[in-house]
Amino acid sequence: MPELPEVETIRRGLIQSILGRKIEKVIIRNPRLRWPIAEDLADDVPGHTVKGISRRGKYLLFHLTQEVHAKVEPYRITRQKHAKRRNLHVVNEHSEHVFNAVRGYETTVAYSSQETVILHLGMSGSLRVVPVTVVPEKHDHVDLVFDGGDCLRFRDPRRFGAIFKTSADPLTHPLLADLGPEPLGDTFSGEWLFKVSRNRRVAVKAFLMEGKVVVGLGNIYANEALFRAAILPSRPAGSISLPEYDTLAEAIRQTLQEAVDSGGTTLRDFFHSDGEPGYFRQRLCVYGRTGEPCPQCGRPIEQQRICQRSSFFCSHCQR
DNA sequence: ACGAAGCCCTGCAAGC
DNA sequence: TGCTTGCAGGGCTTCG
Repeated sequence: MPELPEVETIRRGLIQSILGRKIEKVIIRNPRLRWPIAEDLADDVPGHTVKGISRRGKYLLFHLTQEVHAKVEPYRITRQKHAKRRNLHVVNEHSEHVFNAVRGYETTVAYSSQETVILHLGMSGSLRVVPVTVVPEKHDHVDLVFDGGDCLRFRDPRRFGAIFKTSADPLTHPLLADLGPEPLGDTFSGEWLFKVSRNRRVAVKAFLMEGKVVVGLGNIYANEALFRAAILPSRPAGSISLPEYDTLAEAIRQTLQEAVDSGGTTLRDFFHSDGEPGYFRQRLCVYGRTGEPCPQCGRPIEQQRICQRSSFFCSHCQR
């Protein structure tokens, strides 16, 4: 179950292994993920080089670039318009005047093509870098094949994941545009949580898992952060005071940062891109520990379903 | 606008 | 042993 720390761990691993690699082709074995994989992924991505990998919430963003030397018909058309039509970005900024000077002759113009592959691991998704000759297994749905003979292989048994590409600014994509602040970033604070929780009666745990409130918190870390902040998960979000939200925001930061530093939490499905597990599981205080003693007071950890999700807490330490 | 439920899907574990 | 059932989960979508 990759949450922010797991996705961040994967991102860091991939930067080591695939940055600067050129994608030769995209193999789609099963397009039926959360949304059917569009054909433009296999059509438009090959030829591009991985120039960066970033993360927004639990989305991985592969920034791709390609130099294109296009033969241009000598139409009365500016370089910018030509680029716009082809959805390309002009690299060499010669003036329109210069371009018009060669009008009447076929000429070659250099562009860079920018694409972003956006990938969400859903619940059970994982990424491995393996030689393309390794026989794919049942749930290995997509390969990005690099020119060196290995590939980035996307496995997702439960198929809640997604992969798609955009040539526009990925942060304006409808799935990403309305996301809340990054919990490890500067704009996230108790003040923000307090502000957006006014008049909200939903349980604070469900509130924390809303992407518009803050990104990257799944069930595991929402439970853990609330335990740290000594707040009951069932409390209405709007009933929590500013000082409590200050504590909670700090608890969220600490929990996620420690999990990132430990390489994420491995329960069933999560492994790094090199196959190593994460080591945060040993440090979970309440998640999955129903009946076990609370690490602070020793009373048994309780479990309750809140908004269709299991919640774990200590009713003595959390109020 | 809000809150709750539904849905997508497979693997695993528990119960019979 | 082999079946059925329930549960897990993210996050978009639908319904009230």
